[in-house]
Amino acid sequence: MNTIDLDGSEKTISERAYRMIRKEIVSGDLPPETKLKIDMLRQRYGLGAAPLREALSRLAGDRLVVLKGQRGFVVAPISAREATEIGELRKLLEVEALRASIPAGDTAWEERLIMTYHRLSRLETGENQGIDALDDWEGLNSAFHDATVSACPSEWMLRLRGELFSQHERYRRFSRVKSVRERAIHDEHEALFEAALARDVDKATEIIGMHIERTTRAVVRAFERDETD
Amino acid sequence: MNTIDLDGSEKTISERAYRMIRKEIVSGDLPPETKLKIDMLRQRYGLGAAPLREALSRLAGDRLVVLKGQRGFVVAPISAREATEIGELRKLLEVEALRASIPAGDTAWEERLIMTYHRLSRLETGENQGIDALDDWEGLNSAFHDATVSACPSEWMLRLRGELFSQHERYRRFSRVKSVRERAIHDEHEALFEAALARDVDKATEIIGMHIERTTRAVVRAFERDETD
DNA sequence: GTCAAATATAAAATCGATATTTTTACGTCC
DNA sequence: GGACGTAAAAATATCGATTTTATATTTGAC
Repeated sequence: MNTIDLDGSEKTISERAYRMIRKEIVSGDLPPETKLKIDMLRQRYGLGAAPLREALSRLAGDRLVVLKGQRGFVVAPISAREATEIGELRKLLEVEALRASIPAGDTAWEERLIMTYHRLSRLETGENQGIDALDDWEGLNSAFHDATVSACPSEWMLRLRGELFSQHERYRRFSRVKSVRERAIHDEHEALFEAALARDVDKATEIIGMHIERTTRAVVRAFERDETD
Repeated sequence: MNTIDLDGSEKTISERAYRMIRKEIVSGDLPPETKLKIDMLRQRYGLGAAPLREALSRLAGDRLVVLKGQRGFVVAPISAREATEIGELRKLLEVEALRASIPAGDTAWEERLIMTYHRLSRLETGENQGIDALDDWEGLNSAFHDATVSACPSEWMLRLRGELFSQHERYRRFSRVKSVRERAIHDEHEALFEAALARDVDKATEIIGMHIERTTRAVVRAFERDETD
């Protein structure tokens, strides 16, 4: 996920550019295969070329943009195939991260879990589930899942898991735009929350595995629907 | 691993800088925590600042250098703790990659496996196992392990596995410099080769798992020896 | 003698301009 | 009419210089 020493965060223009562009790619504001012309970005963000190129280089490392030598930067394309690969890998890593996190969770972890679940729950059981709430939902969803694995002691595990989570989020957003919510996501979140809090590792890992598999299938289905249009 | 569209490879100065610096970091020529001052690099490689900063940004994405805002780039530090994390993750991913690769391997995969094993074997059973052969050995070792998993259909799996392999290689090199070879690596390679060729998935994954665990333990031991000095 | 503020130095980050390369548009030839 | 090659335009990659920021050093006061 290309994190940076926290002291230096937001201090440099390059860093700001990285965050802004990253957000727009993950959220879908910059759709797949958009050409990222330097001049266009200069105008859009009011920055020089150097920090932009640095930001794009880092995003290439995150696999959110593709760099083809001498032909500039492009927002990474998406495909059903990649959706499957990313989903499988995320499942593999998140299950492991959760398995390590639950037994290691202390009081702070529990409180964080409760807090983030409550916020997510309020939105999911509330009324305004329209498209306009999508940004909010993604934020709360991400915070909740982050919380579940946050006690995992392996920084590397969390970093790779986070990278895949972002990728998966991009795909989720893409598919959600064109498909109505189909499954009872909230029930899954509730079950995961209960199992984690009860320190039931086997149950929690089973739930998260299914949860991710279902998400992946939903994304792939969205692609298939797309192709038959 | 921050790969790039092959057509564009080596075409741009930034790309060359990336490869050169990467190699020197993984090989240990640029030791952990070396400050990577731009002026110094400019002189060393004869390049301008822009492509160097781009290359370093990409390496930061690979976690081979660390960027602390406003305070420049540093070769990523190493620690026993990280060695363990990287080892565990590599095991997790490589076992899965191998499990997917072996059943999918076609004739070309078999031939590649045989070829790379033969080359590695020749070096490992030969006489000149001195330090001078370390570069050769790492190259052949890497090629052999790559071959075993090369039929895995998931690009993402192979990419992440490759990234962890590089990290692990850096640690291996670090520990090898100060420690004599202690275990019968060749026997493990032979057993892995035989199992893979016989399409015995369970056996092969068990062997590679142990292989990686042992390597990790050897690296961690090297750190402990270091601390008691 | 020590600490703190001010200054000097070195390095990083960024900008503006230039050189290369790719893409596009056009005209010519078959 | 289409294909090929060439010229113009656009965009990328790179350089050299400037600005900003961090670090080291000096100076002065207590």
